[in-house]
Amino acid sequence: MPSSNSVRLEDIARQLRISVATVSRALSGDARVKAATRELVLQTAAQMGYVPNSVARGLRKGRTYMLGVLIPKYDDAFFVEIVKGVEHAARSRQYKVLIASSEQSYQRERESTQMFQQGGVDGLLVCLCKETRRYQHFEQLIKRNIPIVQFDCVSKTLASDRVTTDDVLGARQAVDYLLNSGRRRIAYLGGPAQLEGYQNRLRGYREALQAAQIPYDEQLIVHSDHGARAGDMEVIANFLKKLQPLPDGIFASNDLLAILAMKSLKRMGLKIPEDIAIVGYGNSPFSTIYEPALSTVFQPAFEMGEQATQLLIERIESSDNESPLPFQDLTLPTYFIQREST
Amino acid sequence: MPSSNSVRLEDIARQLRISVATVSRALSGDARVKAATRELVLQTAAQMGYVPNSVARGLRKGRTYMLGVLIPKYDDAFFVEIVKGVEHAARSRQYKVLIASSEQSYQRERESTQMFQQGGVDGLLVCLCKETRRYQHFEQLIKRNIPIVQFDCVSKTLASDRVTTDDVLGARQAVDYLLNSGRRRIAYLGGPAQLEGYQNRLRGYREALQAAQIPYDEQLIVHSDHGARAGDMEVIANFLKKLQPLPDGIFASNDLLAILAMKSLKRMGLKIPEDIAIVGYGNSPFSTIYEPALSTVFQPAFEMGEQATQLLIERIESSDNESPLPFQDLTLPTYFIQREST
DNA sequence: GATAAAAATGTAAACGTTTGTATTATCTTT
DNA sequence: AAAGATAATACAAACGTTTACATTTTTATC
Repeated sequence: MPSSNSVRLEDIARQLRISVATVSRALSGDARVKAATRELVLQTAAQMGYVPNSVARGLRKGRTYMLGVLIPKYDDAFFVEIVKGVEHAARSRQYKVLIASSEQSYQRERESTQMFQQGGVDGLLVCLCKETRRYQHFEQLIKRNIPIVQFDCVSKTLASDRVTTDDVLGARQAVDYLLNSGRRRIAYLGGPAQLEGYQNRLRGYREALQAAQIPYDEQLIVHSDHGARAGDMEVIANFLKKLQPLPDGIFASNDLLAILAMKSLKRMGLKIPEDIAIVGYGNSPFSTIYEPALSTVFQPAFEMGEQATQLLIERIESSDNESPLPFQDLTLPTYFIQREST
Repeated sequence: MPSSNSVRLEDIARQLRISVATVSRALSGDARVKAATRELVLQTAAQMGYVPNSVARGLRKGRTYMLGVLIPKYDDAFFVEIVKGVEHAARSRQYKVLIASSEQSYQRERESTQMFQQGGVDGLLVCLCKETRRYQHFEQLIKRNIPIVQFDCVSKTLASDRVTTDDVLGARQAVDYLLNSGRRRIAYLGGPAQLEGYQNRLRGYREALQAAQIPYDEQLIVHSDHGARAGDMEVIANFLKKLQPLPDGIFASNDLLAILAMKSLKRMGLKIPEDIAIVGYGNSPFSTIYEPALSTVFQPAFEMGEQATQLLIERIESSDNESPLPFQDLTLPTYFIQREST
């Protein structure tokens, strides 16, 4: 039994002895209603504590003013920052945001997408989880006219806008800095290699070396799959112990790896940055906590969330138009942050 | 113009030459529809790719199966963990979650509450922001039969369930540990003193001392308002420098303060834990990153989110009942985590 | 002051479900 | 095979808006 204990248009209408339609129009600022009536309606509505029922409106208009955002995980300041950006942009355009995390599971990604669809979102912001190889669950939304904007971890095969950060550039900035400060033997600590972002970071690393005419050396490369932290620590420690001669610089593809490397180096009795300089990636909160504070590459996560949301809203609101906008592919620049580790 | 490009009950009904009502009942597992028909409907629905329109259902049933969650900020692993718990519990009961952050602003708290209300949530989970002193925006929801569950930072004057962690206990666990390891002169680093949680931590500190028959010494107490990190650092450093004789233990009311203290102590050339043992509060991700790893008090944030959500859903689903459930006031236990700093 | 034009308001249908009640089909029982 | 009981289905209203279209009121023009 629907509990209609709140004020409806009808209540206002009855109170003022006018029709529901006029009340509705007054409230939505329709020019066809007399200024005096509008005032009266606005006043009465406020006084009676009217709050529009957006479920009803949603049904009628085919719009819910809700956006879904699907991230791979919550325990990562990067994604949290993105969500902040999303909420910020959504709020300023009067959209609400539904949230879910796939926890890096394809299965849950599908479930959540389904949930968003039946929850009636007007559009979806999504960062693919690393297991994802098939995209029908997203294509289904698109077919139903629910636009998608991908961010960070994206697929080129989906008909959607995309917003990413320039990981090649970011890595170049990091490695260039090391090179400019005189380092020549620079190791690379890689994260999950199947992720495109990490591939790009490696690419940036190679490009930087190439530009400085330093040959690429396989021995200086290691990948850690970033499962348990203890596992990563072991991989890194082993890698560093075996490396002869030691590098004079390290570029880690994320801040956590950088910190694990610093921990290893400290235990080996090495000084940072004197003996070995180190740069991380992502500007995670960890980077300022650890000692020495980690130099790193800033990724504009908040801005990414904002821009993606803006694109999405534009696409939603232009969907009545016959001529569809072409898909955009935004790449946001990164920048280097110098701290104590270099 | 509502875009009805998706399959509706009517489409299935027409296809099978039966009525919409029967389709609806078949789908919802009503016993009154013949097994054969139900099968047929289920099959056709799946095949046509039917996805129920929950906006329409929401309008009819007066239920949206959406929960709102309002936190004071995103940049805090504690709240993120709570959101994870909320999503987990919500998902298992088929609820969706709308999210917003007040960013510690009373104004934004009100706006978000309003947004949730007009977004049609069935209930609201809320952690009060530290500015909040008046509660009419919440009372308004309650009056409209939208139940609220408060967590962490709560007001006793609101008619709602509450879930908190036992901060007095947590502080006692921390200080007891220091006392049991032979420390006698224990300093207290306080956070924002207006927050009840912090008052309770101080209380726990005092109770622990009292139980050990150690007099409470005002000189060992400092509060930092936790604005900018640099500001906190200065307050703490000054406090420690002036303190004569130095304490042999420190209990910090949150992990960040603990780490700032450790940084200060290291600069003063002191050894942790040999010279001074230190315990933080909250088990933030920082606590395992810093060296030495910080002993701390674990707060069951995920569980808090889960429990609060469960309470909320129960209240929502029992709201048809004439006899209202009494409000619950859950307090979850904390526990001490021993690491390198003690 | 009659008429046309413009402005303001009203009527009713629609959005896609769910559900109380009415109707029809099927089965029992005699 | 007629009656009643029961099972299965259909009809139609309702949820609170928005909006196309119809109607009434006001204003302007002669």
